[in-house]
Amino acid sequence: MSEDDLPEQMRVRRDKRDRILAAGVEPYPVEVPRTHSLAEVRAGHPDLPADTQTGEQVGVTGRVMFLRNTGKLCFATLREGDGTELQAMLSLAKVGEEALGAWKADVDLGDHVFVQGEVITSKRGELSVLADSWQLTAKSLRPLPVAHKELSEETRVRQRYVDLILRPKARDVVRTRATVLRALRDSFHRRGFTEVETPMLQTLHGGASARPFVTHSNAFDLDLYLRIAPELYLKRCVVGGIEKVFEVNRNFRNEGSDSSHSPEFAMLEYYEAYATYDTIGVFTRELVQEAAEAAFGSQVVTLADGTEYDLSGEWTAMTMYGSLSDALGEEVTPETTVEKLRSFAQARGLETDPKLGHGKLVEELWEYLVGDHLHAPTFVRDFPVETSPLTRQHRTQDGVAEKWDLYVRGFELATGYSELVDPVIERERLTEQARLAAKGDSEAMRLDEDFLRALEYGMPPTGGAGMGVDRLLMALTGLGIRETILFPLVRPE
RNA sequence: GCGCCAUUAGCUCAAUAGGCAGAGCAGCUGACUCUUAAUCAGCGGGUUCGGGGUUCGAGUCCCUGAUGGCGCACCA
Repeated sequence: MSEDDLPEQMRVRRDKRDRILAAGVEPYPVEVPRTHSLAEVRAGHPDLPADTQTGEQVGVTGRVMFLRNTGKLCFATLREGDGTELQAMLSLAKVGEEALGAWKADVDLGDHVFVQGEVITSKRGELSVLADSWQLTAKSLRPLPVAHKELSEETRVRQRYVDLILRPKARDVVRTRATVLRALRDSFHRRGFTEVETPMLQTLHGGASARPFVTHSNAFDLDLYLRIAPELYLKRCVVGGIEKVFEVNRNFRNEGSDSSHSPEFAMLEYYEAYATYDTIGVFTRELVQEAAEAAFGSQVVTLADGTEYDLSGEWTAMTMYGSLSDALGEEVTPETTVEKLRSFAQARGLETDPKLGHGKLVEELWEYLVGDHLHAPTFVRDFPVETSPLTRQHRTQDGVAEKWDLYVRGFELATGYSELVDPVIERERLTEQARLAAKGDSEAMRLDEDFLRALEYGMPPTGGAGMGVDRLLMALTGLGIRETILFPLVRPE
């Protein structure tokens, strides 16, 4: 876009910049004599009566969010990073005709300014800095969108910086996310866990079933995958004696994205030797509760729609077969035939793929009849072994795996296992997976021989779990996944 | 990937049945020494998402492409 084609308001602002420069004034000074943050000024002067002069001189900075220019007395609302606002006042009497004229001519909404003067309250009682002098700290060349209307979803995501400028709540989400991540790490460290970073570029993708992103290493002349899960490396750590280990980092899955799926998403996985899916479940509950506590000071959180969500106390637990049987009013067990399951589905109006086997049918029925209606935090335990190939067989029940899923407000927040550590069984299961993958998918999973070699050295009994960090944020705030991710992937404009 | 809906000024949105493209905020000019989304008067600002078609005439109807939202599929 050439200069001439710019929208009027951008041309005007560029002209102002030129004019300021021509007058020998720097529109982007390297430094200003700032003495206080806006928050410090506010904290230093709570509850002043109207029309007070404190005698205190300060130099403050902020972005101009509102302007109210009258003839000889101008008002501006400044905002700083944490959302604190403070009023600046410029009077003809204090700054003189030239400085006041320059203020009115040069300052637009969105500009960063520095104001030096006395802390006062206005006649209406608004805490203000009454300027002796002012200075531009950064000229904004683009008009700020209207502050009183919601920015469109698309602009908020594409130009997150504008969203952050306009909506203090958007900044709160960023800070809440940071607080939650810190709380998670604190929770692990208190319990003696070690944080590791395992490869995101992998020669084989494994640890989950998902389509990977493919990339290429020039140096090795080798196709590589962006990891879909850190699982297999974290288990290698446990084999090696890092017996309490966790990792928080990005996973990448080349699949559809919607309000709860993003192509890159933050994943937390943790493994503990001598833990089981029972104990790792308790720990998972504590992780979530401690994060809620850290971020909001309570285990009862207030969601974006204003409703409260209670994460405190023990959480409901149910078995998949038990709860499905209850919902159907018919006994369903790992022995229930595919035909029988199919007839249940049909009777309830659920269409199912005729290719589905027992395990998948049970899970689909369960999701349809039970999962979709879960609101309170709920552990669903003991999955069909057939659909949980990398999980240990239940210690007393045939056909069932020691696996749980944690559902929060109807979406899956975390999943936990008593890990399968028998290298012979693991090899059989992985071989079968690779065979299925090769048959069905263009992205056939190959056998991770190195992982199996590691297991063959002996992995202690281990409990493990994974939690979507973005989803944890969703659970705690009620926001969609694209709100919890600062810069979600969008198509180029 | 499939279906439905949307895209108009810097931003948020209108525009009757196909008949001169508008409003609020923002911007510009002027007035105003206590404003709080300040107020008042005046002015400017448009490739109506791109391309093609129908028509005397298209923001509006048809075809096509792009982007976004929602639903479905896949998945956590």
